[in-house]
Amino acid sequence: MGVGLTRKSGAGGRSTVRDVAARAGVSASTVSRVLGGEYPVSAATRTRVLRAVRELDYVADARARAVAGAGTPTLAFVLEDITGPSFAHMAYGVEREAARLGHLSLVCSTDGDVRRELEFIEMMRAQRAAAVILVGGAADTPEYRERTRRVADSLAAAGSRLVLCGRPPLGPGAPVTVIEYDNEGGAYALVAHVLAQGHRRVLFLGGKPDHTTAMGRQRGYLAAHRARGVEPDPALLLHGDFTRDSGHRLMRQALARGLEFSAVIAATDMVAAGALTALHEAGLAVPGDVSLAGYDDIPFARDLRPALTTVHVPYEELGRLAVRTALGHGGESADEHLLLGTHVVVRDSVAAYGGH
Amino acid sequence: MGVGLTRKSGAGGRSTVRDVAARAGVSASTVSRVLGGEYPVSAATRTRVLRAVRELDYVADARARAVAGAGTPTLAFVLEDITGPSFAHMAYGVEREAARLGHLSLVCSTDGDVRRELEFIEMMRAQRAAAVILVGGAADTPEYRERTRRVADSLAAAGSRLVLCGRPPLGPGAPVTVIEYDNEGGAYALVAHVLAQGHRRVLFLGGKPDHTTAMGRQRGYLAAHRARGVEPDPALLLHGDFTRDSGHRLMRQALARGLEFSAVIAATDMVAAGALTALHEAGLAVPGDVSLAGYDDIPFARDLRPALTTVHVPYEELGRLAVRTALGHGGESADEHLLLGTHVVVRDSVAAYGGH
DNA sequence: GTGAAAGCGCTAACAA
DNA sequence: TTGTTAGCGCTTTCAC
Repeated sequence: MGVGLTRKSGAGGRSTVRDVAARAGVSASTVSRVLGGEYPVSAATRTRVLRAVRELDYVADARARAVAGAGTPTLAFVLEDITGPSFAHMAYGVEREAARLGHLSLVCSTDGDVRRELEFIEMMRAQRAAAVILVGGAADTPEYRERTRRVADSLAAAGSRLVLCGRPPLGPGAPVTVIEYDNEGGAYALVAHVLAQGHRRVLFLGGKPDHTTAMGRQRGYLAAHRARGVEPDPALLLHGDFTRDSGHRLMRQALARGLEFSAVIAATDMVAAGALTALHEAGLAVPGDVSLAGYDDIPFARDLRPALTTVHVPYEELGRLAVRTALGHGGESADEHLLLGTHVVVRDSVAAYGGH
Repeated sequence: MGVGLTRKSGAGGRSTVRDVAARAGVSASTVSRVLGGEYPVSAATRTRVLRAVRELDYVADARARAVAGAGTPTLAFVLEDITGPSFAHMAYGVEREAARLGHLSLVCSTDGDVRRELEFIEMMRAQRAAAVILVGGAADTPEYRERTRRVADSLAAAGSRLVLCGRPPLGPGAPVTVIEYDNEGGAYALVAHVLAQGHRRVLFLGGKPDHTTAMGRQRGYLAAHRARGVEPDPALLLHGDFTRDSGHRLMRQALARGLEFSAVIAATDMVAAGALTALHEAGLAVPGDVSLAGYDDIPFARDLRPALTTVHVPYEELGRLAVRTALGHGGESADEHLLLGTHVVVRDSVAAYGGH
């Protein structure tokens, strides 16, 4: 039935340059040239080639192109969990900017698992990714710094680049680009605002004890207290993670434990949301009985009741900046360190201290 | 200074199999074999090779491996905007499951731009992606169906596969895998619940007029009315998008226009959040003056005040299922169509109709 | 303007 | 067990 002949004819798909060349009656190089665009080819041949391409529904294998030297550059980003609103916004910024700059984006969610992060980075080195962007904080231990520094070196040696987006530098000399926002400064301003309202016992619903972001915010909390001359009570520092459920759980525990406080600072807006519900469940009014503030200024924050006072962080811009900086200069770039500012957004969840 | 000799020695990076082979005193194939793992190599050589690999900090170029036949399989997913909570959860499911199955994930945010979606799919065909997953609804026009069907054919011919995740089928015979959740059914149940509370004029804050998800939900809204024998007032159908801001804006317009209603159904929880705030700003109590319900059951929904009655959708599972089904059977798979169920989650934002 | 040939970095079939 | 030889599918000199 002559089926054999049909193989490459119809919808095509698995066809190669050579198939196209044959069908157009030219050489493979010519096909490559008309597809490449940058090379003089007679109008007639071009037309024939293009027709063959269309008939075969041909697309050049990107991997082969890459090996041969052409090929779409790729960039990778790693985050703990794309599901968190602030992560999602950074991811959005990264992907959009990468696409704008003609790059493909590879993602990996690590769920906070360091091994996974490392494995993925190694894969990206194999992929010859132009840059690997680590999005969001991490547990800051000595081993972490050493490991990260090692991968930074590997990447740099391979002509790629490690970017820390929303994560602090590794120390001098590490070949990394870091784009951060000011966790400590934002928290400082926020807590100062709360303290200025007369609150003296403010609960801190923090993140994991080693987490860079969580710690930065906690440092700001502490510093604001000291600047005001009030000694923070260590019992008021609670640790969980950055989810809504963590905020809910922590707040319930604090209440159950009979902790005394007139205001609470949540490490993220998500945590604040959970805390707000727990407060509400306990019959406490916000901000009547207790004031509450978050961090991140996610879109949702203004829909909580009361609307949440929080710290605005330009997440999307952070992501965009990260790829722009990483891709801007080819490899030999100076080790950049950008610190983006944040500002507190006053809404309705913090009120003046009403006595106790 | 003998610097030339140092080039490939130190941190290495751009080294090739041949460099490693030379340093270990073996052939390239041997290096490939020890790295591949599946082939008998003497312990001694293996050690030497491994040492050379370490010293050179070598990783095989993944693109070259792919061309040669080995190589990490890749999968791609496309969505409108990773920033939307439900999208983010699907994306999370997709990425996690892909990684679990040993695949790399490429992402693209289209911002709803069809051209971008098409361009990206074409790139994925060039990348020889194992599957391309389209996440979330789309504007359902005849052109859309035709275009999508065409790319589905292209992909299929190339041994890849198109997956529609949260988007309806293209009609019979299209080589696609579709994993949907029941928009119409969920909305039907939700609206029936609201109607059962005695409400008769319920406002619908919908999405874009052609959008498959939005339309499915609207159909459910309409069907529930008819089933109850109440004729829905077309003036009560408003159109926007799925964001919080859209909900806020639409709700304000409805109020300004003096529309009469005692309940509102928002097409998504985000829309509901914005609507809630608009209602609040207008001095209306929920559910005292007007009842409100959302759709998606995002984590945040229970932190709104009142806690939002909504429809639960297993987004993460949807994403996981999408990749499992797509990857499960190699190409020649039957054209699958899975419809996941949803259920309404009754919380506090819908109350019985209190008269008018 | 076009083709032949060399090569990108890797793996696999074939010998030895 | 290991090396040699062919590719994989593409691009890019280098000739004509």
